[in-house]
Amino acid sequence: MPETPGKEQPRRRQARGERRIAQLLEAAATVFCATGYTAASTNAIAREAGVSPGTLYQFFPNKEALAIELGDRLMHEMRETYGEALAPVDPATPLHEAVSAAVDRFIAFNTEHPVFFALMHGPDIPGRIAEEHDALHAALIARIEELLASVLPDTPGTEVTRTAQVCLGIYKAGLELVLIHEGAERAAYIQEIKHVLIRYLEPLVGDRLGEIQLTGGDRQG
Amino acid sequence: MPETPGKEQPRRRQARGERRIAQLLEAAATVFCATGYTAASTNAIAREAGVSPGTLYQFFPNKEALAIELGDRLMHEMRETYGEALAPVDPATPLHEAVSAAVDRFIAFNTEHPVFFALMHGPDIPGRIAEEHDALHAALIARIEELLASVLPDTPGTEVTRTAQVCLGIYKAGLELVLIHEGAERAAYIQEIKHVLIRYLEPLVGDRLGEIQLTGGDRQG
Amino acid sequence: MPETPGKEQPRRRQARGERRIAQLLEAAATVFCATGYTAASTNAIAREAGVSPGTLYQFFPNKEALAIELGDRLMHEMRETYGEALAPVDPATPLHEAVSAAVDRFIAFNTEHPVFFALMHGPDIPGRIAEEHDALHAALIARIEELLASVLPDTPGTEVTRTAQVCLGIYKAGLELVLIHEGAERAAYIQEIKHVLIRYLEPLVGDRLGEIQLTGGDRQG
Amino acid sequence: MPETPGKEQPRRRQARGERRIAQLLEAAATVFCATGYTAASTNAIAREAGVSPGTLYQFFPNKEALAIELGDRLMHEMRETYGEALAPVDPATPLHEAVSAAVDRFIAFNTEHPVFFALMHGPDIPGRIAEEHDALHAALIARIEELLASVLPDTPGTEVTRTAQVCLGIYKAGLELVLIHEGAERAAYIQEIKHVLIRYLEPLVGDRLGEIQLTGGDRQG
DNA sequence: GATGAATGAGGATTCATTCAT
DNA sequence: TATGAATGAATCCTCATTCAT
Repeated sequence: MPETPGKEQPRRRQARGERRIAQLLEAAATVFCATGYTAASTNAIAREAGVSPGTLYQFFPNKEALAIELGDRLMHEMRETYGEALAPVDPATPLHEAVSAAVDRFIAFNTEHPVFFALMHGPDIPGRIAEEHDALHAALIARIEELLASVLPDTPGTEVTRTAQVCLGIYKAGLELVLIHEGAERAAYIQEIKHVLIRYLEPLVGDRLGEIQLTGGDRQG
Repeated sequence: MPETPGKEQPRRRQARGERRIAQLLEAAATVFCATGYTAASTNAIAREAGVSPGTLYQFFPNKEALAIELGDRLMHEMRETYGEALAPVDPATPLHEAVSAAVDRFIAFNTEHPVFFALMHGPDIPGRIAEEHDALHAALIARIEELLASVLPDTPGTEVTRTAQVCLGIYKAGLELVLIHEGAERAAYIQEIKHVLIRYLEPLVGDRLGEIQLTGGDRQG
Repeated sequence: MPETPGKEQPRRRQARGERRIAQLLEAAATVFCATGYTAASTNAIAREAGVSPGTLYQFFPNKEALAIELGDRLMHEMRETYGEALAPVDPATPLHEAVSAAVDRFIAFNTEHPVFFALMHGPDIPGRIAEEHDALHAALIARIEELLASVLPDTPGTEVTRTAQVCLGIYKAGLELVLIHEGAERAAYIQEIKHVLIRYLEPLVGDRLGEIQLTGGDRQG
Repeated sequence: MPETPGKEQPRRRQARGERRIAQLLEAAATVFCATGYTAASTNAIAREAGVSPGTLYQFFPNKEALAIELGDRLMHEMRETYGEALAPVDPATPLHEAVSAAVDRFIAFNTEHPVFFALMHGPDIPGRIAEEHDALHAALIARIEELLASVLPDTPGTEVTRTAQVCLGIYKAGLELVLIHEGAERAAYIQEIKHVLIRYLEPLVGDRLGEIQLTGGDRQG
């Protein structure tokens, strides 16, 4: 054991491997963003990571695995960064503040991790990955549902789910617009997302999150 | 019996050609829907059309051309079917009626032509096609801008454009949700799209389209 | 406790090395049996042996070397176990007894060492190994020739060789049948091998090994 | 129609394709013989056939398909050439004549089609092909069983099967020896195969095929 | 025009082997 | 020594596109 007796060097090799994995995932993120999942070639990813194709396959059994691991890590990081922050909402928070804060946080996350968007959107992403990212999607939906349910206790589950889906849809659509703009225009689009969400939710949840609506549902249009 | 030597030979040929082209585009639509643009193979399209790959290339120089022509035709048909119907809006129409009608019409169109959606969404659709479909997108945006401008004469162009982009984004996001559901649930999602749009637009354009808003927009959040 | 600094360090190392080598050869045997030589991967062998690929290459310069060493050891063990037992044949032994004993012994050996068969049979085993195993084959042939020669002193060498080749061929073909059956059926096939060999040899060597044939050769058919 | 007006040119293209297929199968046969199935690369086969890899895949979905089709064609040709000739055996035929004729015919066939042997032997030939060639093997066994059954009416089926397996095993082992020799030596080996088979079968079926044995088999050794 | 064969570069993946630690 | 990461050529196979008929 020629190791400096310290806290944690369980395995030096794994450290290198860990680094490679991160490197490869980063490269994959870059390439997926640039060309989409289907068009991304593993060789291109390896090249981007500065390693040989064989090395990629030492850590990932196939292209899918890269996308899946990428998704998992994103999910994890998202939970780490924003997850807990989102969960508890002071019922006294004004709706627009809550929405604004949530949107800002997600936009920040997505701006830092553009793959997230790329992976979430593939219409030609094959089966297993789609499922995997459905999981990601489902997790987000669940989170939103939770929040909604806490302020809409009398609304049936299907309706809450639907509202959550719509919110996420709005967010994703808005995100696309945000990502293709810069500077002031981007800021303006962020504002718009907030407006859309607030105006959509206000009739349902009231001005303050605490003011629970009585009717709960589709009472307009 | 190769050809009765007469005047209208070219006509006949063109007629046959037109049929072939339609056939091929239909096949392309089917395959694009099933697998997305990138994963769609020209051989698969030819097979789906019941012709040989060589025949496909007699009419389209490459895969892109299929997608582009498909987009053009969809645009054209859309204009034919709904274009003019959309243009003139009676200023007295209640907002929710106008929105409801527009959404219903587009949903109907997209339900009948699912490729539209498929082509509009590809994150891995290469450059030139993306541009082409930006054109499609741009045309839609222009139309919405027109409508908005007619009821928001004092609003600056950039703002109108932004609002139009947001509306289209909301619609596309909603469409995705609509297409993955059936029956009553689908209907419910259609309702939701309408709600979102109406609530988003109401503060801007007023209850009736004629009632021009004074505040002019983004003064909230 | 890296090493007690003493005299027999090399010994110990060698001992460890020997163990490793045995381990690796055993793993190779397993994998060769399971997938054949060509399809066997060195990484799979290393994994089977519970070591890293690098370790494998510390002891064997390449895949071939594994097969060759494996062959050598099998040969050696065969000689150890049955070699001397086979050599001296009491001329008074009835043919069928001699054959029966020999077949039983070989079957036992091959049942215990199925690689033997696997290595001997590869039609896609590349050159050098083939040669190597030709050596193995040749050794067996030599042994059989010896035996035959001792009872067929007047038969020309080529004929003896031919007879030996035929015997070995019969045995190998029979072995294949034996190995794919179990229990009583296997026993029956072993019987059959014996019948074939005895009936084939009887006209050549006589009922008793001592009764030397006069003509020696092809006096039938 | 620049065709010599003849009997049957249903499709010219198919003719070219047919030729290509034959060409590819021939090339596959050559390469399989040279390197065995596993080590044979489709690119090598294509090269041998003088076409590009893509062309190979226009006609065969994968490497397996080549081997399977090859096997089927061999089986077919074998049936065509020798099948019927083998079936009816005059009970008066002396055993050695029947065996001699059969062996000669098979040797001729295998000499002309060495792949047959190559395909029949792979210990590392993957699943589906193995099954396919088991079929080939089974067909041969069935044929031999038929013949044996006609002269051994009182022998139980399992025994007949066993005898057939042994005969085929002997033949295959002998074939190997035959194929690696030339000229007089080859002829001598062919003689040996005949001897082995005749001596093996004589106690079972009698001198003449018609003389059914009473003892019924394995009463020796 | 139509056909289907032909092409060959490119993509995912494997594997014998080497190398830094 | 042992490890496991690294390599890169080679494999099977696909597909947009072209060509002879």
